[in-house]
Amino acid sequence: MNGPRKKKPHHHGNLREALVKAGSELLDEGGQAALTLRKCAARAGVSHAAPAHYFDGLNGLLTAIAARGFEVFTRTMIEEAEAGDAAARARLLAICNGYLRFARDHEALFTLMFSSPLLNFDDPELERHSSAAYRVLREGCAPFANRSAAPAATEIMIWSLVHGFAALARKTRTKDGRHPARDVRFEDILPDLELKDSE
Amino acid sequence: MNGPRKKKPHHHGNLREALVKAGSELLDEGGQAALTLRKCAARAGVSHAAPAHYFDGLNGLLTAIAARGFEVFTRTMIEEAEAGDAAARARLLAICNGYLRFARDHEALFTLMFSSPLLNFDDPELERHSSAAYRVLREGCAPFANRSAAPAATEIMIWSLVHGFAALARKTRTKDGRHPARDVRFEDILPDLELKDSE
DNA sequence: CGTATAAACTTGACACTGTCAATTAGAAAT
DNA sequence: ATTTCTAATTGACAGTGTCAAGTTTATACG
Repeated sequence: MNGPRKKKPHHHGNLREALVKAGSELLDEGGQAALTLRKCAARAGVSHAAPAHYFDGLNGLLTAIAARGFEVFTRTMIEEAEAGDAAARARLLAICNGYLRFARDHEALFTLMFSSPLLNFDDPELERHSSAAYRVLREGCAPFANRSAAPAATEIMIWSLVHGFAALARKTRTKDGRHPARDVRFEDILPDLELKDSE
Repeated sequence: MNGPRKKKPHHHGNLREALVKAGSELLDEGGQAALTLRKCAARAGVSHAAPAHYFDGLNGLLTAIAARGFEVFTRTMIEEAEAGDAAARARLLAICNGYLRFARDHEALFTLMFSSPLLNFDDPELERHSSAAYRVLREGCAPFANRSAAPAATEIMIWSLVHGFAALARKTRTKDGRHPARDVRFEDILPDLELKDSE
């Protein structure tokens, strides 16, 4: 009854992963409108009802895609952080630039991850990967002191700033310059932060 | 052939408005999932194809609903601004609190307005009302100087901050306190801003 | 007043979506 | 080799947006 169970299920080596991958690709290629359960299944080479065996309906599939998105998101931020200067402010800026790069390169996925009411936030996998992403930002903020009462004020501030900037940058792309965020780089709006005394 | 044309069309006094209103209500009551062209028409008391005479498909209806949303959004910010202190910083804070109140009170509508890929941003009505909303924020930022190269840096910064905070506040509502934004008020993360010299 | 005309709205069909129950194919175990 | 269980398919269902055709209603004109 027990033993190695996940060896060769049926057709695929790993259909679950194939479905998540197919979904991410569809999202990158054609935006939200292109991502459907059925197209996803078709791209993975299975029938339209196959995903039901791995995910709790569409919401479950979207949740898994978002979770995978947070993995890449986290990697992108770490990548930028490790490529640049190790000084506290430079490092935080690099993390934010990773944040913004991911938002720019994966618009639809980013929207799914942060603005979709369809995700199941109780899913432990999603919770794990989104927490990991947040932790990168938090650690980038750790060297800085905050003069506010709440201990998390600094990371909330930075998170708000970079997330809002990502959202704004998307809108401004279309207009003739009414919302001139193209002239403003993120480092222009990152406020001065005082370092913690000790440590 | 000409003359007063928009008096009493057919059944309704003003079906277009009734549809927009019905859509906003559906959005407030049941979220994105509850807003459907057909449900919208049903609530307005017309057949499922009636909206096509007033809007360019679903996207057109959503765009009109979003435009109306920006109207209320603008009013909410102005309301808060005029109710409180007229000092520059207090006024800006009030505007931001209006921003956040609207986001909190109309979650689904807010998401539609700022995160939906279905809106037609070339629509002049949407453009007009969203610009008006942005103008309120811009005027709230006007008294402050910015030490950055770009003249719009301050308003971009504030916009990013408040918009990101609104998005974050939504997420944290569900969890057990992992992202402790509940302990942080917006005024805790609003940085010091120096006033302009003259004027 | 009676008829033409145009607008407002309805009806019906279409392809597509997510979901579910029933069924078949395929691998593993006895 | 037969049983058993899982993986996946098939087919149906209600609901969606959209489009073409038809029907109702109000207005314009003789």
